Parts: sequence; structure tokens; C-alpha cells
Amino acid sequence: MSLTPAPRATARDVAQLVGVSVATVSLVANGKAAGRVTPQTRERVLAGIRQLDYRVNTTASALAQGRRETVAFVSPDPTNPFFSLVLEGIVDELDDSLSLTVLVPSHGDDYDPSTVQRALAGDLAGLVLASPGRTLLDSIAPTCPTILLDSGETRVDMASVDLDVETAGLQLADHLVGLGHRRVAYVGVGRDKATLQHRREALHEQLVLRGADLAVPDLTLQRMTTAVALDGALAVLSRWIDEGITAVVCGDDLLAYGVLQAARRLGIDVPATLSVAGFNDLPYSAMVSPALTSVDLSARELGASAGRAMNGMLLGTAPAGRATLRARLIARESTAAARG
Amino acid sequence: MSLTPAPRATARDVAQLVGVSVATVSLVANGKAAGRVTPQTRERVLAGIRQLDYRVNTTASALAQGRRETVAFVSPDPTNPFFSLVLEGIVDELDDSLSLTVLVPSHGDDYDPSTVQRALAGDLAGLVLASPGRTLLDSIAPTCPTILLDSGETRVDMASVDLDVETAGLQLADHLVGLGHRRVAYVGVGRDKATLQHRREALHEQLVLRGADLAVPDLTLQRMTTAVALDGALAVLSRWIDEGITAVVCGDDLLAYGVLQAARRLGIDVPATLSVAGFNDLPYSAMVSPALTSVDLSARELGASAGRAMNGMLLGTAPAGRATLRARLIARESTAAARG
DNA sequence: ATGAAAGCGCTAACAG
DNA sequence: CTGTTAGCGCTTTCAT
Repeated sequence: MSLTPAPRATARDVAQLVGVSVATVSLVANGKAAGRVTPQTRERVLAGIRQLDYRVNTTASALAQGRRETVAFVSPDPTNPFFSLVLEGIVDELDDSLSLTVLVPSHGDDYDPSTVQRALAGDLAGLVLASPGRTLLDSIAPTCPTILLDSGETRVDMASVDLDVETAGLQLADHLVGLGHRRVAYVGVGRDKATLQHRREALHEQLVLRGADLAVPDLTLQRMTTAVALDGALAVLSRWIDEGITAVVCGDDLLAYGVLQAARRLGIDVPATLSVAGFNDLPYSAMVSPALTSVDLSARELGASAGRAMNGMLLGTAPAGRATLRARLIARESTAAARG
Repeated sequence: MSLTPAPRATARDVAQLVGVSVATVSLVANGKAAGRVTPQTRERVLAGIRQLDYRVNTTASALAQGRRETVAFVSPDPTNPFFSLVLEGIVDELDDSLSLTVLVPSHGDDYDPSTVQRALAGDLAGLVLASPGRTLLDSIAPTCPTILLDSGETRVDMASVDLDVETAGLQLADHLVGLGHRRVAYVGVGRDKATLQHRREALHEQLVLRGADLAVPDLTLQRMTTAVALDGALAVLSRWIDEGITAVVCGDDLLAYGVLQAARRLGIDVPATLSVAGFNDLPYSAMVSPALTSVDLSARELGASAGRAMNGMLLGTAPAGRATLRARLIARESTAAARG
């Protein structure tokens, strides 16, 4: 069933060629020759390595050292720019001795226990879970160092990196109320995403503190995609405006794109009639029309933090822990003074 | 330096607990017990496996079987939605026994020989190179089954999956000329991307066949990002219009987004004054304003093909080879009849 | 049907 | 400084 790999030179081949022992080859190949191998033999070994195009077999190396070297990254949707950025951040920071593998939910949309079980079933050095929901977390027991990203949840046996949702909510509330908005609507997704809940609550709280409010029931979507948000918004936007809503905040920029499209299709002027803002500033938020006001949750930095944390946990550089990243509002054209 | 992995049950632990040999445990754990182990013992072993939460150590397993199990994916920019889609396709199709790891270019932007060398230095089961340039390909020698994606290049020792650029160019030329456009401009990127060159040439050829032409020197960008395209377009768009250009085609949708922004900023009406079209239909192409006419190069399917091809090469299911995917034009609002 | 034993290629003591 | 040796955990003949 499985193909025999292309024959490759082993340490023994090199040893025989050069006339030394495999131990010496190992030392040289791993750059641990300093003070343990004569420069002369070292050179000869290096020549042999080049000649045979020898490369250390990482599988054997890992086994001999009793170390796992694969970290898995699982996100709800690798196609979502937010998670692409996170992924880039991780890959960039993760130590070279560790390799990152990507898992995708098998059933489309969001990921469920079975996706994670699939990960847990393998033998991983570490696991990074992006935006896992609460019930998902409750249903799994970590089998290796695990980092939760933007989960809004805390588990004693897992490290986590979160976003400063409080500040995000505060900035957004400040911005909107400052523009005269009092009646705001919220678009989120169903599912048990604590992080999205936290965003909503932080916003709500700060809004109320300023004499404004989330004045209508949320629009709750089943999936976090622009298309679904478009459909959902098409159904409620006009009514919201009738009810005096002047601004809508979306739990994620992807959703905001859909709301923007819906408004355009319904002939609703953004921002003159309705302001729109989102969470999770994406590369496209500056590009849609009108450009979207958004809270930058620094996705790439989120990934980078996770990468560093994983290095720490796995290579002993640093202890596991919790971190929170700063959020910052980016005001663009999709928000303006409330009508009236 | 490296942390001792959390202690985990080994096959021997299970064997001792149950009172059988490790060989039996191996058979059962790998589902190869049929006809070689009594149902009774099989049950007892399974119970032991569950009790100790035993999972096969894939590292040892791979070593014993003399097989590598990691396929690497390297793309110029994991953040570009096109490559995210490709990645998703691969991960989705790749056999469960193989794991996919992602490498990113260390120096930002595009990837150079050093990034690939980094990949080649490890011991991989396979390698997938997304949109590699010609000089890059000339500078490397494959050390494992390698698949070229959308490279527009052919190498005897590497499989490849390409896009049907001819049809793409034909459809785009047809569309534009049909709308009355005769003087078209092209926006591409420098670098030795054969695939981008092919797109341009296919378009050019078909344009000429229809009495139209690429009437001004290309705008050649240094990087394939929206921001760079925006800057570049800002500098040439007005002149192009003065020179009678009525449509601009971009080698990639990401570039088209920049051109769209530039036009808006310059007060150029798209599509009334200038039509804009791109290659590589992305999820955001329908969302930008005006929605972008684009050639769908089916990124996800490109990845899926690569995944299947890799399964074939590595698991012996099928031989390596070359494939070409169909392209198809998606007309949207960014193109309309030529002015005048 | 089950077990014993020989490695896979490498690393890490330990001898010399 | 260099070689010998003993595994890492698993798979796979080959006996029994």
C-alpha cells in the first residue's frame, strides 16, 4: 500500500564512506561537534554528507529523542482571512524544530468535537485551537500542551491567548455614541462562541454606560460567512431602520461585509442612513465600499503569540500562561454621525 | 532543551496489562486483526487500549515502516485568499495518513530558493509548490515527490496541476471585445512567474485575434498586493484614459482590488469610464464595489487535485502526472460597454 | 492464533 | 577525541 520512499543516504552510509562511526556523523550533522570532534574529521564528515546528500531522518531523530515535533492548528475555517492571518503568525514564530500541520473541520462550517478528536488521536507535540466554542472545550480532554486562541474561555489545563474585548467594546461604543448613535443593532452568530458573546456584552455594557443601547433583538446567524450575513440582513435591515436603529455592529468583519451588501441592495445609504462597524479588522475591510470601521483584533499577532507560547511550552523556554492582546479601533467611512 | 513529552501508554504497557504480546497489540491497534487474532483477545486488547488511552506513536510507526508522512505546502503568501483556498483543498483531500505542514517564505513577500531549501532540507514525504517562478524551479532539485501548482512550468521530475489559461484568456478577450473594448491595459507583477506571463499572453493573443490589443506598456508591480497595486494604478490610470484605454485586466484579483480603489480615489467611474477585470476569482471579488468581473481559476479545486495527486504518488493509488483545470469567466459589474 | 526477535535510523551515555 | 552500545516504540517475518 505505501510506497517505499526514495532511497536516501543514512548516517551509516556516511560513516562507512568516511571511515568514522555513526555517532560522529550524528554529532557533526547536528552541529554538536564543537570540542568533541577534530576539525579535520569534521571536515571529512561534512564532505561525505555533501557527497551523499545526507540529511538527518527526522522521524528516527524524534523517536530517539523521545520527542514529538508536530503542532496542529485547527480553526473553524482556514479560508477566513482572520484565521489565515493567525496561521501566518504561528508559522512565522514557531521554532524551526517544530512543524505545524493544519486540520480542517470535516463537515464544512464550524468544527466539532470529532475534528478535534481526530487531532487528539494522533500523537502531537502541541495543539492550537482557534476560537473554540464552550461545548467543544467541555467535550475534550487535552492529550498534549494546548493553546486556546480567542476563545473567551479559560481551562486550567490549557494556555490561552485572548483579545482585549473590553477595550474593543469600549472604543466602539465611544465612537458610535460620540457620533450621536443611541439605538444600535447587533449581528452575531449562533453557536456557543464565548468570544463573540463577550464582544457583544462588552459593547452592550459600554453602550448602556453612555446612554445608548442595543435596541432590537440581535440578528443571529447560523454561520460566519458573508453570504449568510447578506441573507440575514436583507430580512431585517428595513425594519431596523423603521425602529430607529442608526448603527449596526457585527461580531466579525465578514458579517459586516454581508450587511454592507444588503444595505446597498436595499438602497439604504451607508453611513448616511445607517452606520456599520465590525470586529476583526481584515485586509478587505479597507477595501469594501464604504470602507468598514472596525476593531482591529490583531489576528497575526494572535498567531505569533501562540507560536511563541508553544515554543515555550515545548522547548522549555517559557511557562505556559495566559495573554491578552490589545484591540484598537480603526474608523473608516462606514460610520458617520447619526441621522436625525 | 526539549521537554519530555507527557508520559503516554505504549504498546508494551497495553500488552502487559492485557497479558499478550506487543505484536498482538500492534495488530489490533492497526485494525489488522482480522483472521489473525481471536475476537476474544481482540476485545481484551481493545479494552486495554481504552483503559490506558493508548494511541499508536506515529513517529515510531513511521520509522518502523520506513515511511515519511509529512507533506509540505509552500506558497508565496498564506494570507492571500487564493492560497488559502488551495490550502483548504489540499488538506481536505490529502489522505489521513499523511499530514500537511505549511511553510512560509522567511523574507516576507515571495518565496525564494532558501525557503524551498528549508523544506528540502527536512525529510518530507512530498512537497507542493504553489505558483513557483521559473528561476526558483531551476535552482532546486527535488528530494521527494513534488507537485507544481499553477506554475505554468513543466519539469520532467515533478508533477503539475495547471490552470487552463488559454480558455481564460479567450473568455476574457471575448467578453471585453464583445463590449466594444479595443484598447486594453494590463497589470501584472514582475518576478519570473510563468503563470502570470501565460495569462497575459493568452489574453493578448486572443485580443489581437479580435482586432483589439494591449495598447500601452504593462503596469508591472513588484509585489502582488492590493496596496502596491493601488499605488501603481494611482500613477498611471489617468494617463491610460487619456491614451484611450477603456479596460484594464489584472493578472490577479488582488491587484484588481487596488486598481478599483485607485479609480475611485481618482474619481474615475468604473465601469462607465473604465472597465476592470481580473484573474483568480476570490471570495471578495463579488463583494468589492463595483463587483469585479473575473476569471475563476478554481483555487480550491487546484488544491484538491494536488491532494489527490499526492495521495497517488505516496500511497501508490495512482501515478504522478499533469492535469489542467478548467477556467471560467464570471461577469460582474466592473465591466460594461466601452465608452464612446 | 500468538509470541519472540530483528530491525527502522538515530541519539546519548559510556568506554576507551 | 572517537567508537561501542543500548535503546526510542513500533511493525513484521518467522517460529511455535
